[in-house]
Amino acid sequence: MNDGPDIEGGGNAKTVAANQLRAFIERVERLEEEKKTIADDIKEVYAEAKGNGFYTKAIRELVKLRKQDAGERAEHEAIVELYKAALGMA
Amino acid sequence: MNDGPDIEGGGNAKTVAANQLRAFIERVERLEEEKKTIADDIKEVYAEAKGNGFYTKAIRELVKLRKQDAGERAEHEAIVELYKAALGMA
Amino acid sequence: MNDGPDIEGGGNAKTVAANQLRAFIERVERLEEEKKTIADDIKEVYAEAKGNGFYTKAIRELVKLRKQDAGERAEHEAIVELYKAALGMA
Amino acid sequence: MNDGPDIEGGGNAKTVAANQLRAFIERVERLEEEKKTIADDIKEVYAEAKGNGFYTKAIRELVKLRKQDAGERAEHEAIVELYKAALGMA
DNA sequence: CACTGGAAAATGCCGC
DNA sequence: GCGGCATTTTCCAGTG
Repeated sequence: MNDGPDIEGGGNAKTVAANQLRAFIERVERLEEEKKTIADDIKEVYAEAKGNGFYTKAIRELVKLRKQDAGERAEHEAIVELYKAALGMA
Repeated sequence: MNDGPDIEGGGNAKTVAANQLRAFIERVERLEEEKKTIADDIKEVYAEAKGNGFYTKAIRELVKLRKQDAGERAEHEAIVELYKAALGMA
Repeated sequence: MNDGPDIEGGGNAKTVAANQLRAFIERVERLEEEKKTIADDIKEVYAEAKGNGFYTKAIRELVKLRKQDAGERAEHEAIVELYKAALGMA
Repeated sequence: MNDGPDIEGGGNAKTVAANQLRAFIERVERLEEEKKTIADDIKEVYAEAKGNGFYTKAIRELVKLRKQDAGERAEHEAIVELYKAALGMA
């Protein structure tokens, strides 16, 4: 029923697998903590901007636009090719 | 413990709430079925296009681009205002 | 055997392909509109349920459960329990 | 009292605001990059677990469970069970 | 048939 | 406190 890593196998394979599982989970949890810390930092920046009289929503939009624009040039260059492909002119 | 709609309340309120709950769920299920039907129709269209020699991925991309462009003009017209707002020039 | 819709042919094959492409795209767009309408209907149902005091998160869960096949649900649960045991989680 | 960062003031207040705006945006962008790095690390951990034969979906579920407060988990479960009972679902 | 990428759903956040 | 929105996570089809 289980082709996983021998958690229910005989011997001490079970223990090994359990330890491994625990290790994976703890690594994930550690990383998620770090991620949350950074997310909080971002919130602080926005709060600070707001405290300086900036309109937060607009700043968020600008950040988003700049992110889009980054990937967009490459995409726009690809559009001509895209149309050709769509028309079967590959 | 529960400020929901009297499912555990005395009298026949329980029955009423259960019927109501069932009704909501069935409405959702019915709608999800319809939605799935349409999703399948969309897949069929793509399959047909593919059968006609078109490059499906490109068509998907074009559909997406057209959708973006729709909302985008309004947005671009709003950007100047946005920058002003971001600079506190509201 | 057919690498694209009539590109190689002379005459207005390209125009034909473009028209066909447009037709496919429009069919998809029409269907996606319908799909969105239904998605909105579903949201409305949940909103109405909420307005009647129900806990929508639980309703969503029930809808999902009812959709799942009993067998796969059991199997999934078995694995989770197995891992829990490995971690010493009651 | 201060509706925006020094717009009303004479001189180069506008430039100051623009610089400040740029600074906020760059701080956010820097942090979002870091956040993405960590998110990628998390994906890697799951990939590695998978490579070791683990069922990642179950691991994700465990991580979520461990994060949840026991009390709210119980409450949520209680409501789901209540609704199940109302629907006659074993 | 496992993997990647993209759509759909769910969660959480922000502003009102 | 709630509704709407954006992000995140989950799921699934398509692909090699």
